[in-house]
Amino acid sequence: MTNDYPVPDMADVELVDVLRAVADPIRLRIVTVLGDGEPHSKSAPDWGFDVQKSTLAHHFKALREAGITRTIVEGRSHAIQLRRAELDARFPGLVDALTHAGAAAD
Amino acid sequence: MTNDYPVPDMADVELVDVLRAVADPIRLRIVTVLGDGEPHSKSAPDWGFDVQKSTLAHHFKALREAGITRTIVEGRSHAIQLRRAELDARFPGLVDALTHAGAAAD
DNA sequence: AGCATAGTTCGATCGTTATCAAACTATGCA
DNA sequence: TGCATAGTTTGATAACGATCGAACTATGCT
Repeated sequence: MTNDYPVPDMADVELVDVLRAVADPIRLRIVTVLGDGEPHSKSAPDWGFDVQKSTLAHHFKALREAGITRTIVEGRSHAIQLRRAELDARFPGLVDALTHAGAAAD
Repeated sequence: MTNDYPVPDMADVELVDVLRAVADPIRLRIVTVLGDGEPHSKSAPDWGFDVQKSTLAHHFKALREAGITRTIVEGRSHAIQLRRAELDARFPGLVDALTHAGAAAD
């Protein structure tokens, strides 16, 4: 019941696909917020972007399919979280560079 | 006569624009090659991509306008070079993350 | 001057994608 | 069971961007 929302195997994730995913203002801000490593609710109002919730859902999906995030389902509420350790192993330094060099490895 | 091809002030360069520029297979490979810091000829055959030279010129322009590269004109031949020091100062670790990742997935 | 070479720019095409609104699914609650 | 809530999916639209070929610009060479 938990863990629908499949993520790609990190070994299959290509750098250019990760870059395409974060090369969007909204998705880059999402990743920046996720830089703390914690799960964050997908609740649209919480994010405060000026887009509809369907658009936000589209961005969350893009990040997950690019291998950047995972989705955590708990009841009716979904949270999104960076796949930090895996990303750091596959693309050293990338997440740090994107999130403006905030420390906190895994 | 020399040094047309204007580049943006690095202070005005936004991360998301840099990411959009490198979020393309050809441009990412160009940046990887430019990672040595040296100027490289724009000569299409030298690069060996399977695109026309007009397409390659489009990619060079995209990189320059994103603030990633500069163009060096000498006679009839043009060279392209990473703005490495400026990029490293503005986006610490980014160029390293982009250029070191290719080694794993070849 | 005339011609070749190196690279750019232009105009068109075509695929991709960000966006919205509406319909849908799944869960929790009374 | 019925209803509200949280989020997703679908279908449509519109803008963007990668690509090509052809025309153009600038430089060097004879």
